[in-house]
Amino acid sequence: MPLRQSDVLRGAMELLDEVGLDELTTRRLADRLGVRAGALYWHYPSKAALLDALAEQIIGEVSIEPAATGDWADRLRELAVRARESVLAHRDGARVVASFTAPPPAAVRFMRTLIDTLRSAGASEEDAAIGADAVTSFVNGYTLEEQARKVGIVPARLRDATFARELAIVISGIRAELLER
Amino acid sequence: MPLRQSDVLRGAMELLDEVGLDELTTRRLADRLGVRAGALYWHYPSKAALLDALAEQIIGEVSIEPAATGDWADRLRELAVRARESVLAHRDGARVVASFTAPPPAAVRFMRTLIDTLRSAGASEEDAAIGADAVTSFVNGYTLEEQARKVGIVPARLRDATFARELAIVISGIRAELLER
DNA sequence: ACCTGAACACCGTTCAAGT
DNA sequence: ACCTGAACACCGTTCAAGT
Repeated sequence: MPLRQSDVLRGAMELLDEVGLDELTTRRLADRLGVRAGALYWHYPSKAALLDALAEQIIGEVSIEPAATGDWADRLRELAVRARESVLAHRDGARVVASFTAPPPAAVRFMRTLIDTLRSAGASEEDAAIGADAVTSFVNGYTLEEQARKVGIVPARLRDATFARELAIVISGIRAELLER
Repeated sequence: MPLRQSDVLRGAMELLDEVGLDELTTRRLADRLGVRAGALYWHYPSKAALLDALAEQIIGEVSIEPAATGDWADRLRELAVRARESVLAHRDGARVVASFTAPPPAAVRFMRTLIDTLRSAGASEEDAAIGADAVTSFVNGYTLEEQARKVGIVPARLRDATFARELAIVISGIRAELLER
């Protein structure tokens, strides 16, 4: 029975987790799916489009449900923690997410949730966008560095604790710069 | 007269600026230098090593002299602004810097300068390391996103202003979380 | 609708041999 | 010391042709 696009995407994600982004080639993916490399181009127009789909999938795994609870700072922290977890759940996840060209729907939705959280705390739409962008820039930068260099060297618990402390800095700064003035 | 390693590095940087990271191949670089691709391997053991050298060069362009002036917050802000400028000065600079494996000397020196700045404000070595890491994670995440998607779409002045506002958030957070407790 | 077979225009890297 | 020539083992992508 023929491949569906979802089969190609799932195979690509499994291959990514097994061998990493640099070894994720169309030919190896085709082998794993039991087809020739050219067949993939019936399902996706290019390898870049397939990588975009992987990024969308990874960001889509950020659980927005159940909704984070507590005050705005608790909810923002919880969303950032979940974003990092989703990215770390896949080998080279941060690089894949950083490589998409147009922001996929899941990224837009996640950003919207961050912005809404800050709006509920009283921030203007513009300020909320600034705060949300600061959080995502930090999370992306941290996880990228983390996956590139620290995984396997620095123990996970220490990396978690360091992330928590640095995230607290960003949230504290949002409070001071965007909400108390 | 034969190539020196510095010629290869300079040629690679020029080619990077002209065509970007994805088109920076050993064969194109060799063409530009008037040699065959294999000749590059006498100067660098691998393309990855050459990219590491490019990253080192880009980070090395962060001007630590003249020393930033003002209080610790002014100096931290100035260093972050310079880091972003050095990365933005090269096409795909953020991706090149994000791709190195072992932190090159210039990265270590820059991080040390950030840490010293926070130590001078009274932070412990551990707290200063946390604050410095938060700043670099944010700057890297911001510039990576910026170069990947915003350059050419969002005007430079707006990107500068947004960076400044988000950086102010991080610095304000460092003040609250690391220095006033 | 979905895939094969085969090609095209590339890659990074190695290494004996040249000068 | 520095480079060529030539190869090896790959890439992503296209497309006529098959079923």
